[in-house]
Amino acid sequence: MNLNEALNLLKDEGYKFTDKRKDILEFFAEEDGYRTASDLWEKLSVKYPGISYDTIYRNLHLFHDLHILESTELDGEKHFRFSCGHEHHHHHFICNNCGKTKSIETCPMDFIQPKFQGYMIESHKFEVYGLCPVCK
Amino acid sequence: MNLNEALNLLKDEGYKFTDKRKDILEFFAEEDGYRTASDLWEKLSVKYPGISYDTIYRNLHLFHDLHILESTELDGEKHFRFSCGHEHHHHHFICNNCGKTKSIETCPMDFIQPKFQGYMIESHKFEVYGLCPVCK
DNA sequence: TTTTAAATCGTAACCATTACGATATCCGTC
DNA sequence: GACGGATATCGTAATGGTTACGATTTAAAA
Repeated sequence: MNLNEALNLLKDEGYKFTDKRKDILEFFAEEDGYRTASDLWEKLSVKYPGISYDTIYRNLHLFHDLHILESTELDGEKHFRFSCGHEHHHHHFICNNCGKTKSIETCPMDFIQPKFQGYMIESHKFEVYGLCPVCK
Repeated sequence: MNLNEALNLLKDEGYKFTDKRKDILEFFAEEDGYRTASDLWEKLSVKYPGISYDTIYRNLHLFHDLHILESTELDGEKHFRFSCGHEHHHHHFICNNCGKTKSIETCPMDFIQPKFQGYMIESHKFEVYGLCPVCK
């Protein structure tokens, strides 16, 4: 997913195009890592003083529903990043300092499937945390 | 970890023995799966009407610090279970319905280590979610 | 039994998130 | 370009999980 794909998707789905939506998507396109609602609020507040948290969350959810953003929960706070949706299934290393990610192509489900006869597997989560080379 | 080990650990570390602490540990010993603070509050409220959430959380944190309980975050809410601490490192399948778990002995870190030269790996999370045979 | 540090209560505060009526804005249509 | 209606945003209050704290009670050592 990139900025243009996201903007086109918004348009195709019939959602209105607003400056704030463009800026939100640009934020995630530039940041390239997991960011929180308040990270986004701080960024947008410079250009739009007093922007409502309703706007922040409504759009985060919209973009998430459209698979423009993906999310994960870290320390009790939701974090969002541009979706890697069109690539094949993979997981992430996430830097505890800067939030940037590195893809992990190996999926552990490939190794444990046979052990779950009788169970219904619905989802899984595999994430590795630490410091990236820049932050180390 | 079992109930007696936990009670002894509490004593050895110099913490006071109270009925509520005993009942909290018994709750987790019986439940054998991930439970929330409010699950515990509901259970204890029967015997101790008006029990404070301060007591609930203070003891959950104490037991977590003593490695009597382990925790994970599901849907933005912390869940606790009796620790599997004395067994070797492993992960969990967690039933989305009843919270009970099944050990997964395979650790994905065994497969991906070489790919992280230059990174500092601090922790990882691998959990599988779904329905256990009973709930399916 | 006395003492005292620790545990609990009752309640308020905190933080991330959600909700909602009033207002403003986008955008298809005339 | 103006109009009209659906959608987006604002301002703010409410919610849910968690944390905090002074006052009171209790476990257990002396």
